Amino acid sequence: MVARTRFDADECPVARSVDAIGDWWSLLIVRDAFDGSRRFGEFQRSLGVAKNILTARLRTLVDSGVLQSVPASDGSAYREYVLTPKGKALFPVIVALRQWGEQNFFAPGEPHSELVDRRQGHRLRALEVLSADGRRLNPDDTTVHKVSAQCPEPEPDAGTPPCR
Amino acid sequence: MVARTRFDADECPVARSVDAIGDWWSLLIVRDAFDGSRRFGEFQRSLGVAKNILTARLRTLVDSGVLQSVPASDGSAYREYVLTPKGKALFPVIVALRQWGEQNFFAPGEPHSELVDRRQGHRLRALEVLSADGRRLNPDDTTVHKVSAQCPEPEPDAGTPPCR
DNA sequence: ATTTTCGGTTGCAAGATGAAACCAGAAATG
DNA sequence: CATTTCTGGTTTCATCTTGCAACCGAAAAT
Repeated sequence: MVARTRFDADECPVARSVDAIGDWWSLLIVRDAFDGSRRFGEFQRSLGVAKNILTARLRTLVDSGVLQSVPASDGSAYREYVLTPKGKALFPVIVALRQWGEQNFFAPGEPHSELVDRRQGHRLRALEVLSADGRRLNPDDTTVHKVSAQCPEPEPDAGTPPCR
Repeated sequence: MVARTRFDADECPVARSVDAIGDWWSLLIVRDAFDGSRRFGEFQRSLGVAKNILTARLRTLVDSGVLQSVPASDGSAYREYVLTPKGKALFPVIVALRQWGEQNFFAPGEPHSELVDRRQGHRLRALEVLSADGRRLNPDDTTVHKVSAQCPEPEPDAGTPPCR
């Protein structure tokens, strides 16, 4: 067996996310979906991706609950692919990638697409990683804990011993 | 020519970011780097990736300026891979992926690793996409503008006509 | 009725991936 | 100092994935 390594059972949430959307096309499909693309042909033309690849990616995105296949909004017999709530929750991921790209891969003044606040037309504020009490955190200010078999809602009268 | 499609000349910053780190392993290598991994063997054991693949990924990450190869910190003759400022700027991306994974791929109470504030041990605040003036933005509140050949610093007396 | 568009599927060539074997230099051990 | 072990790779090969182009049926347009 030499199949692609999967991370969908990894204990790290980053790994599971990467497993779901961490290939070359999926994130760009999601980006286009945020940008208003809905139809197979729209994605295909926008991305320049081969149709068989697009077919496969759309299928996995639907299977993993990021996209949903719905009847076309214009009354035609075709179907459209729209973001589910789970897919829309990827917004910060896309914005983070966009801001990183803007800051690191473009020469000053080089043309690029930009995400702006629809109401005021201004660029967005840079994402900030914050602590629970609102302090801005750098990578060094954080650590990874292992949370093992947690009790989500402690039941007062339950006979089971409390976690930790 | 059937080589892998590249996005490094795309006008969309998301595409360029994906081109740099959008494969299965690169993001996980970066995650481990945030988590303190530095040595080849550390990454290899932590990720379970084949060594040839790891070699290739580390090389491209170094080439793209995300990682830097430095002499080992313990005085040995080996080298270590550490995040550059550009690599550290991926922190919001990793955090966004982590939060998305936590919220969408784990059953309540299922064990997982968690990123916490080192000072207080609390979980981080969920990332928020904000407008310039601090309003929280949903995907629908934003649009993509094309910024074409912008003038970064308008020179008052320049003969060139102003942008737009 | 015919043509065009849409949304795919199929087949093939080439590139990327994964596993395992191999290897040189550094470090540890005796 | 000699030997062994560890580290950080490279090489090889089988398999999987990707990209391209050809093809195709149903829907839409003409």
